[in-house]
Amino acid sequence: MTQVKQAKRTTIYDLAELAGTSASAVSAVLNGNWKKRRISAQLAEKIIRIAEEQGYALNMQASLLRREKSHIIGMIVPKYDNRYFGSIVETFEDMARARGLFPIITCTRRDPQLEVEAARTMLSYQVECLIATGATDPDRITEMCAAAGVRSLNLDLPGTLAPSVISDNFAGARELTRRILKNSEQRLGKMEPLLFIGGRGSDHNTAERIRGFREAHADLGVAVYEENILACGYAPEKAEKALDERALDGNALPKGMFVNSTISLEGVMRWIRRSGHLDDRSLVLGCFDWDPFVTLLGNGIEMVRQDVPGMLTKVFELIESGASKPIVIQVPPLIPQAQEA
Amino acid sequence: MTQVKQAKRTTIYDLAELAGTSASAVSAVLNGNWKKRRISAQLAEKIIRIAEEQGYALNMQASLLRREKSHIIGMIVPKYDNRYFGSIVETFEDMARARGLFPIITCTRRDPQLEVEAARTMLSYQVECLIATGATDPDRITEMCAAAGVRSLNLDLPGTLAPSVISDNFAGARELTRRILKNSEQRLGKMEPLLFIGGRGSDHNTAERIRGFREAHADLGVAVYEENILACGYAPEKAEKALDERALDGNALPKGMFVNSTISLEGVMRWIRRSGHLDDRSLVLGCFDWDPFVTLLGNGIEMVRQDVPGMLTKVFELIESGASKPIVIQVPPLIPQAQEA
DNA sequence: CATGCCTGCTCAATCGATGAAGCAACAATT
DNA sequence: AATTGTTGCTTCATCGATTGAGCAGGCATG
Repeated sequence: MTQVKQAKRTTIYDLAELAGTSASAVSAVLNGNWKKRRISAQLAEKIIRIAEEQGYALNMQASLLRREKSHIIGMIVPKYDNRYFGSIVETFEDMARARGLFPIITCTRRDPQLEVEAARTMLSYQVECLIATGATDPDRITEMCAAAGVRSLNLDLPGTLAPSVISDNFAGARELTRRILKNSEQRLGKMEPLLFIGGRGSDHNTAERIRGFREAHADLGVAVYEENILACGYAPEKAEKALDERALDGNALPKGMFVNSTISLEGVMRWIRRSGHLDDRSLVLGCFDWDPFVTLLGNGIEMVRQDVPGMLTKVFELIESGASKPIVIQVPPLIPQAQEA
Repeated sequence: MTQVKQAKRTTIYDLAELAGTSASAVSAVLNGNWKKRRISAQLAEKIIRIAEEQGYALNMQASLLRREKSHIIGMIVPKYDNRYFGSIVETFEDMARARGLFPIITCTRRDPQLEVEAARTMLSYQVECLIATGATDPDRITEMCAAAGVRSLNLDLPGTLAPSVISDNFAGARELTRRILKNSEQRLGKMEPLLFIGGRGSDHNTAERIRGFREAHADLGVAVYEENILACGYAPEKAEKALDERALDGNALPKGMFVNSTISLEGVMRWIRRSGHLDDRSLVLGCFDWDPFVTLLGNGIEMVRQDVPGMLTKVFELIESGASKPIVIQVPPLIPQAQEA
């Protein structure tokens, strides 16, 4: 490093020398418990003044090494490319800070290997608690944390070994499906079986949403065709490809679709454009997740907005209660009124 | 805490005892330089096996305290609510990890007070370098870092004390404006002065974009009306309010608009909807920033996509070169072809 | 004036990992 | 036989902050 400037950072020993006192007095004053340590207000003031003059910044590594609790809380998150996870991260930071915790967040791109590495790194940084958001293998992370005596929680996708906070995917999907069917009745004059697209068949949320999807069809007396359930993954390209393939099928494509994330919706919308299905208002869509621009797309797309503040409130309640038994808390999502085109 | 489990975490001393050796041998083996320290392969293997059995995780705080370099790199970012910052954060994490650095990121909501606190906290965590993204007062942060002997860089918004990497806002805005004017000529049969909306008049990027906006008008021989320049802030509501107020003005509203961010575009689109301007295809829009759903909005909205990988590549080049002089590096943004409605 | 108590500090051990210095055992060289 | 070198470890100081224990001086009480 071509670092010239100030080679060494100011420590409490430097401040002690400048103030003509001991390092322990400086420490006591700067971490606020100088009253307990019976330091005079006069000395405290002097030390604080000198610390400010020198631009002193605590060495957290040293401080944490000595203290029993780190006050660090970690979160791993799959992506930052949609409003749902963006909002989770922003709300999490906010709520953590409000509780005097230092949040560290890392993005693991739905890659199991990266998840494990990230968890190990966070444990090295002595996190007190680790939130695994949308993890592909949450139980693996819980095990790693347990081995280090660290609490862990699952968010968005549930695990079997730690408490989990998730959306009520079943109820949300059922209501969303119901609305799409009602809309198609209203706009197309009849209720026809819908297409389900996006997500991973293996993940709990997708499975629950498909269950809600089926239930709503049953409630309204509409059949469900298995070839219309396309859990093709999350990426936009995968949705496009799945629709292309489904279109080659002999059966006509449904006019109503349940899209399992905004990311998949991107692919669906591109496909609709490409295949010329957009201009006529014949398509009736719903999306499990919310994005402000989707509202503006103008096709009266129904959306489910997951209750991020509600979910994170539950997460912090669990943390504060010290719970570690594997329960699954389901938070009802919000289903705003769709804007007609 | 109701923590029962494993009260203490495994340390190298525990491992040393189990292996019947010394802590320094364990340390040498686990951090990989046991060849240099002349530890036998036999002992190394034994220690590694025991460490794995015990699920040992390094105490980073202790390790960092001892080492000279932390390998931690910090970034502060204003929001996670749009694709631009989401992509910055994701790319940053990736590139940092690829270089053996540990990224920590925190969101400061365009709040100067929070920015300063976040910077101080990051300094406490011994970051080697701090990237201030879209900071409201980047120079303040540079000063704090300099006082601690820590490198800092500005991203997205430039400062005067540290190197800055930003988009070429002038050229981007000029080209975007040119395209909007051309589109309006094509669609409406004539080129009329555009409206500029969004951003803060006080920030460098907005000022440069307004300069590009004016220049493009001048290039094409179109006048610019001052009452059409509305640097009303970034929030969607602010854009809506500004348009409401502008509409009360005697002068007719322009049919072409340059919108200064996707967040502002949200407000603009809502306003267009509300005021009934959307159904006729009379509006010609452009947006400085990119979002996949905006493409799908179907009004042939032109967009500028800032070159995030390009900008971050420059950032890491600057870090690696050790540069600390206040230069401003401008990265040309990408302007994809707009999809016609 | 001896004793206890309070005030306002300082001393020194400690957290866990690291690495320079040192040391014992043995082999190789002169 | 004496010296030098090599191998394979251990010992111990150190990073900076924290905190229990201790200590000097002043004051009050019996």
